[in-house]
Amino acid sequence: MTTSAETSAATAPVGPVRLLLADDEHLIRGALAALLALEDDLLVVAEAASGPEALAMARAHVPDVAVLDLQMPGADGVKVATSLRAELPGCQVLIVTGHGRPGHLKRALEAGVRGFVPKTLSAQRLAEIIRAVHAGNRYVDPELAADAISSGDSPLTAREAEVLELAVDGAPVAEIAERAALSPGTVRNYLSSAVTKLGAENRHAAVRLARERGWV
Amino acid sequence: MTTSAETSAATAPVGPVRLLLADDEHLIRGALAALLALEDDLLVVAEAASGPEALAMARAHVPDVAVLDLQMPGADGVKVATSLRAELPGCQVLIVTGHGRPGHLKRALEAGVRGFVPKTLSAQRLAEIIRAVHAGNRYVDPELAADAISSGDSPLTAREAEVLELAVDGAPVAEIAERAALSPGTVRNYLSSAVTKLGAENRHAAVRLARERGWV
DNA sequence: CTCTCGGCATGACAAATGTCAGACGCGGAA
DNA sequence: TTCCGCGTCTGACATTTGTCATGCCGAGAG
Repeated sequence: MTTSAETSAATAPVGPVRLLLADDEHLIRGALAALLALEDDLLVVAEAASGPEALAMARAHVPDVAVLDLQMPGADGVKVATSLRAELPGCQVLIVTGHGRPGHLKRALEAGVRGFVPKTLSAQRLAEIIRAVHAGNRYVDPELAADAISSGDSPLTAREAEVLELAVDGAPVAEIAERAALSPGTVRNYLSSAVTKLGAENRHAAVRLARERGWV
Repeated sequence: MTTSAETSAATAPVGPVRLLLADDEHLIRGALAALLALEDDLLVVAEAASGPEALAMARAHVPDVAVLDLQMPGADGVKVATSLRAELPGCQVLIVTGHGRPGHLKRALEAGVRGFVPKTLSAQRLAEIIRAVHAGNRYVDPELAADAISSGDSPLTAREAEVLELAVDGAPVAEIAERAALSPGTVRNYLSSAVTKLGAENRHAAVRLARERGWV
């Protein structure tokens, strides 16, 4: 918020890019901070170890770019991104993930995330991507994008997904029925339908498949 | 600290500690290498992104300490440690892990691993622990140790564990029976027994519990 | 040696699950 | 408007799964 030239054009940086780093693994976060600090146009202004903490830090320091791990205690990267989008529209979000499951990418993009990359990336590349995101561009890792496209959209209806989600911890049908306020027969029917659509052997295998593809 | 003493005694370092770093996440590995390089008594001589690669690098460079991620493609940290123990007895192994499950710690110690720590650790502490391990001491993260002790040993018999393992992907009993060369009735009996011992609702919940505790 | 205990193995029965045919309401196409 | 397709919901029926009582065998105690 300084002079006139603050259009979203990518041409000339007017100052260091202010970064928020959030990852629950201190070792990784610290190492990453040290490495990004070597780039003289990047500046780490805040670090966080959980979803809520990331949000609080963002409010306090108003970073230009938030680099968020996908899996964090409290609230995952996508949830944080959603809140951030509403509270700090000027802050771009970049998600890094260890083992990216296809569905997450879709959710992330819907939440307004500008970048999505795996951790199998050099720090050099990460720095470049941070600059690109700050400049207003998007970047999605090609391999993750290919996975997401090949796995496609969820074929499950809302109820099917809901019931499948209640089945994740191996609960019996009666309990699912009660928690979903449905007849046990109906629950069986939805589960059966979901199992068929996913081409699974039974509902437990279906749960596994749906989780792998990020559909629950 | 320079004179004659080149025995394997733990007292005085005679030169930089030569490190092998193995982690499938390039970003983390690179950042870690950079950070450890700041310590002038530590020297990263090799890096690897998978289990087999770690083994090959170890043979080629003969490091003093191998810092291995627990989850890697090809072969996990414990398997690599086992091979290393046999081939390079002089090389101490330190395992780092993101989400440590109790059973892994036990397996690791049985494989001759000297250190076991989570990634929620500062680089400073990691460097200290690397030195301790190199000096011949052991170090196990207190919290992980507590988890391992509280969860205790597996109460499952060999067959029970075997059958439970075949049930991980939700296969029907008939298939498990065929793969284990048992009668379907026997398979049900083992599963039932395992479910009871683990205090689970059904076998799928039992599989989940056993995996969480590292018993399968 | 004999007894007892624990792991291995099996089949019968009860309970939970998967499958099926069908009813209702809603929104788009004919 | 009328019809058709789709999602929602239900109960009846066949299959699969969980539980139980029981037998066999080897190891260690008495």
